[in-house]
Amino acid sequence: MSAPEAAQAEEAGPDEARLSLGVAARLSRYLQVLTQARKMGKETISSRELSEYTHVNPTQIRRDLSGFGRFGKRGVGYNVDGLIAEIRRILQTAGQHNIALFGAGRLGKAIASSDIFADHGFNVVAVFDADPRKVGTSVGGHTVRPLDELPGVCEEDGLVVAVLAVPAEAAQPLADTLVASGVKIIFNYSEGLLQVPPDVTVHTSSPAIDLLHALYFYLS
Amino acid sequence: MSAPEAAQAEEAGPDEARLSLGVAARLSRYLQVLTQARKMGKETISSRELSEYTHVNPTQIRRDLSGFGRFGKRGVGYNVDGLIAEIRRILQTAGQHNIALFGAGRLGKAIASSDIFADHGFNVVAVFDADPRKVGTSVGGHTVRPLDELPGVCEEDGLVVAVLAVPAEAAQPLADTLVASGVKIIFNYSEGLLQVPPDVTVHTSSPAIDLLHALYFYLS
DNA sequence: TAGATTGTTAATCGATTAACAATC
DNA sequence: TAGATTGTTAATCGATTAACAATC
Repeated sequence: MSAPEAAQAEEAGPDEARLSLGVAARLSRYLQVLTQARKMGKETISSRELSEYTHVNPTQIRRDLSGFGRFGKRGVGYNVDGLIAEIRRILQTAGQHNIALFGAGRLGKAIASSDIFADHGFNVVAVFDADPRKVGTSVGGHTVRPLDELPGVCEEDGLVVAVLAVPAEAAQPLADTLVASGVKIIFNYSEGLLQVPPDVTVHTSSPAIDLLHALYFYLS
Repeated sequence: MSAPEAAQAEEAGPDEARLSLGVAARLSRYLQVLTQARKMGKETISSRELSEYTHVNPTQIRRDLSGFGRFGKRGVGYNVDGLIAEIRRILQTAGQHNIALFGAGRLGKAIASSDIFADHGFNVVAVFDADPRKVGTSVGGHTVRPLDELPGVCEEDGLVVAVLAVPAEAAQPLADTLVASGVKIIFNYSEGLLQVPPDVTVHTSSPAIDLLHALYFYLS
């Protein structure tokens, strides 16, 4: 089997539309390690090194990456800066996503004042709270707004992602309001189950459930 | 194909040792929905109903459950209370896991004062902080302790799980101390990458990364 | 009984990885 | 050049699901 046809080059560029959750999860981990590696002054990194930190099989790392382009140099490895940029691009994070935070309580404050969303290309455009006593106070550099300013913010900033850090009983009514305002992804930190139309995605995150997962890794 | 042999009954009970991460994740979601269903007074639930809330294929739900026993009644569905108990047992949560929380800052307080760990069978036995000004204050019903009380707590309570809600720069030194004290699972809420021996599991959780995942669901 | 729903088989599908040629 | 490491193929493995008999 030599290479009689170059027809294969015809393939029109890798299509980035269909990204499985597994791939997305692993790319995020690579990005996390790469960011650290850059801080440590590393300029180049091999799939074997990435594997040591992420515990992902090196072949799989190469396969994950090669699906989107040829980012590495054989015999050398991957350029750290270049790979960070590529993964960011793949993750569509390059074009900064605007998000709004709901709830200026303890968890809301913790989220607002951390760098993590910013580090991954998310831009917090507004913080809302239903409590009039919290409105007007400052959280993570944002002035807390009342909920009735929501429609304006949605329109102006094309907001599709909302992060909910509110009490369980407040979650469903708020979700209804968000859906009505055109929000398509709700990232739910409350314990309440949310009922939304099929075109809206709810991602419920719970430290306890995450911990359960971690426990399985350990127990199995 | 009638049923000439009952030899099949020989199979010696389903072995619960090897629980894939996917199954564990789904079981947690079923548990979450079941808990809500119970609050709403529901006594029985079908795989189809569970599917509506979790968006998991009903066949898969039945398959996930049937791997551990026959919990349902044909034509009727699953008993809510019974299934909650079974899943808890499967998740090994029945035998309350002891966990310790490190860091009494904003995130630490949010975690300590929520019910979510308790709801899933986790028992916070102690809260630690390196800051002498925080030691002695009360967080979520626990008196914050100094780090040098850690060895005692580990021995007394057989602690294997630690939840880290500390600044990135404090994470690695603390992790070293924890490893030395016999902790086997570190649930890392800080952004720092942790280097630990192979027998210790680190689970790094980041709202931003979780959000990225949610975004994929939406984009794909 | 008739309708509903489980438990399970068998087929499909996708994800993982070993192996190796390409090449820096 | 020799050694290292990527990119990719082909085989393996496990997870998902359609279909249906069992049975409440």
